[in-house]
Amino acid sequence: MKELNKNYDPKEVEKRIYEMWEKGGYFRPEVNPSGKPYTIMMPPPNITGQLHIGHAFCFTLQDILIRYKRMQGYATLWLPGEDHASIATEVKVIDNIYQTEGKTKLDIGREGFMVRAWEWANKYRKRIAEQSRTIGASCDWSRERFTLDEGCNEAVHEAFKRLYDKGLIYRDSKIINWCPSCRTALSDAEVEYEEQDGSLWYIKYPIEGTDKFVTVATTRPETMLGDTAVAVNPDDERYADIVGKFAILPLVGRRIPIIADDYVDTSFGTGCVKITPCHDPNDFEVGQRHGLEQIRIFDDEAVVNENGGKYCGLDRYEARERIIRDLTETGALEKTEKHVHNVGTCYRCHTTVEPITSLQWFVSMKKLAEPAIKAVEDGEVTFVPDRFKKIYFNWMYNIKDWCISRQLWWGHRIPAYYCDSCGHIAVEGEIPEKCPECGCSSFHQDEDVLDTWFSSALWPFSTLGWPHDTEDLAKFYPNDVLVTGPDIIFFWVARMIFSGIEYLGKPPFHHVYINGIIRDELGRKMSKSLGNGVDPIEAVETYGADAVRFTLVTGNSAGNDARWIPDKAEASRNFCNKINNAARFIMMNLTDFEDDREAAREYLTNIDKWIVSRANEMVSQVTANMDKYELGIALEKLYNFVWSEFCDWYIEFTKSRLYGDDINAKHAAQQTLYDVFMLILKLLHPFMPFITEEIYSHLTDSESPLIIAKWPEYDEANCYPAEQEEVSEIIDGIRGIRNARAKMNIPLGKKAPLFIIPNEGKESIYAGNKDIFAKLAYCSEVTFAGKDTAGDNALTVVTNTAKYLIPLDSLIDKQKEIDRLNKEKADLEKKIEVTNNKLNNPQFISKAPENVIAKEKEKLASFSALLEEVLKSLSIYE
RNA sequence: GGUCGCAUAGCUCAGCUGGGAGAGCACUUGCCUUACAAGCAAGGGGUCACAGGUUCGAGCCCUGUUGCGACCACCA
Repeated sequence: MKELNKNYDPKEVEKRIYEMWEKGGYFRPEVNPSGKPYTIMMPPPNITGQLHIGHAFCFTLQDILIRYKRMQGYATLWLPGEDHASIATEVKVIDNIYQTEGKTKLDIGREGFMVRAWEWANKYRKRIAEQSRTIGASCDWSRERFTLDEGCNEAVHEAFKRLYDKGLIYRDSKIINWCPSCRTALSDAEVEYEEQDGSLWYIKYPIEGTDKFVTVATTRPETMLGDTAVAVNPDDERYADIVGKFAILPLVGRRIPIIADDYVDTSFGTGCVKITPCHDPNDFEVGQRHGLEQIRIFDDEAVVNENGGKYCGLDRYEARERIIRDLTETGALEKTEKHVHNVGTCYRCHTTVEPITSLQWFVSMKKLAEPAIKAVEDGEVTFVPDRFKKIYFNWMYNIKDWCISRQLWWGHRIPAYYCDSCGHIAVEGEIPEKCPECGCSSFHQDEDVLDTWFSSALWPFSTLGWPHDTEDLAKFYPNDVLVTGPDIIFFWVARMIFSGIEYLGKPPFHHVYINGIIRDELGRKMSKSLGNGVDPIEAVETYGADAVRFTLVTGNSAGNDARWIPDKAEASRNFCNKINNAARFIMMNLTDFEDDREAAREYLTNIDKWIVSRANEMVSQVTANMDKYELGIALEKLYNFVWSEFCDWYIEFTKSRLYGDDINAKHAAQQTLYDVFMLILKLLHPFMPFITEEIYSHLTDSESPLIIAKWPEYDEANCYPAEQEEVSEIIDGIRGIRNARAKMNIPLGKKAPLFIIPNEGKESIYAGNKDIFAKLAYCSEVTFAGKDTAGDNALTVVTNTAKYLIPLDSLIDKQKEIDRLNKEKADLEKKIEVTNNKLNNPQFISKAPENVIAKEKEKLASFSALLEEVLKSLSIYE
């Protein structure tokens, strides 16, 4: 056995261990060839940058699950990859080109851009993969994928064609969200609303043929250039007489109809709404219903176009200012009110989006959503925690058609080809040879690319080889669990579910585990602007990967946010050190150890059986918690077991035997230390893979690493309830003695003899454990005394199964001891009173379940017995 | 406007199907006891936000209130 350092050094260990795992192929499902498949698809990080602590958190959770299942013998596949993140990456790459070459996207052209974008992608993909390794992610790198690789491209083409052929993808001119900065269409999900202070302007529109006005209220006066109607509510008597008449648009002079539509809210503003079908989604619908003219007044940069007359060439905000000025001058502006409203912004650059009518590709959602809703309703797909399904339902019930075309270059180019002579649209994987309509052979491909989420939606199966019938697809689809954040339930989770059902007939996974977000120490969201982000790689360097993982997982449950607190990371690191030192202790004392459980069996003490039994309980509890995705609870139980029970008690208990002359007793202790510690390493391994693997390699001669060790199972033979009871009595006794000594201010160095007087029939609990008391209760010598032996002037401690006397004649302060016993007496009397009240309550006796009543009775008996002993001791002093 | 979540020790949070309030950090006291001072032992500290209700019994279930947070929708 090699030696371990006194302080655990993760830096020295982690890289070496990870390489051993990866090179050994242990992350591949093939290590468990006969196992049932268990699959997790890694949510692919965007290649826009590096991993943040949120990724580390999400990956840690997945790694825990996958390692756990791997140890259980499953053929586990955790497939890693990265996302090309169409719009986000394009923004970054353009920025980078401008910074380094001083050129714009148009300067370098599509081809030049693509070369640079791929360079970017390859660089960041590599970095992300390296960072994933740093935190110990045991994913199968031989199957690593990229959402823009050839396989994904093929899947995208197939998916697009299938939906197109079914009529579920169509091209239409509709109102969409337009980002004037990214110069592309966005889907509804890609718009983030921000509350902004604005104004509500009241503008007078003259009514044709009268000297009257109709006053409309608007937050966006500049859009009046595109007004093609004024609308009022049909039930609004105030305006009944003007419906059907025409208004004259101020500044423009256009004659527009006054129409009636239910959409108008009579209580807001004046009850009259200007209708701009090309630049407002609601107005667009009103326009559709009434067959209104569409006048688009902004170009792709939200600059007023030729339809804006004299305002042409002005940016939308300049146009607003000018128009307000002009309206004021002409007296058409009635008043202005302050108004707070929500403004849609681009989720990537936060520019205010401009609703614009534009020709785009859409996915028709209603039909696709139905079975996807049903899958969650029927429990085929469950959310952990359950409440997140409401967010999913809310989105799915109100689903709108999905705008999937983006006016970008970085992404899957839309597989639609237009015939140059007749305009026929062919949706194919490749450029068609001949137009089926006109026979022409000249085609051009659609210039646009697809929404990045269109390819992400196929991730659970495109990664497995779909649309081909591969072995992996047959084996690993559907996946088992998806681990992801709540922010992408719409973007991604919902779209994967309907896509999986549509293309493969089955939902893509059984469970969706939602992880919360990691906040900073003050509870704030981490953000670039605040500069409060925690770099997981730096954290790993400071504390070690296991400690970082431990920090992220403990005290957290599914769906809840957590804070990154350096103190907590330090405590986690200390735990690693504790494990390290427990290992050192065991190794130091196992130099002459021979692994022979049978030989040890007959020499096991109640102390050994206690820890074996407790460890066995840990197995069943931790397994149960893991199966319920209660990872934080499982880990916390292990922490307490390892630190308090195994280290603080059991290791201390073994010392007298390990250092003693009785070879059999020593071996029993060694064997138990070894067995229980090995079990601890296994149970901890999914959470803290590096340190457990490292220590395991020191403790075993086995060729195979811990990573593929078998997950422990509950073993009836290791269940010793009686011994558990016995040892908890011993611990009570030792605690009682330590406590009493501390209260009497007796220094630890002052050792005194101890008399143990076990209750009748309880002698066996204490029989073999004299030395334990000597060491842990700081005694010079331990004597078993008869029932009647009572020392005068002794410190007295009473437990359920024994009485302890420590004669301290010269040291003890009589009055102090009397006070201490009196306090104990009072405590017991209070407990007895409370218990008595319960038992004397006829309601309780008649309605509470038997086991609860029995427990209360037991309590009463033991309190009474203890009180009796305390009184006896007190009487000696009186 | 709708939906959801949170409120437990000084701080950060656990608390699974209702049955004697927990952890880590911080704090107090004593210890360099040959695994570990990144440690050991002992200890102090909580009307479980508030008000009702159900129950033999409520941190946990129900109703309401207050405060904080998230998401969705949106009235121009």
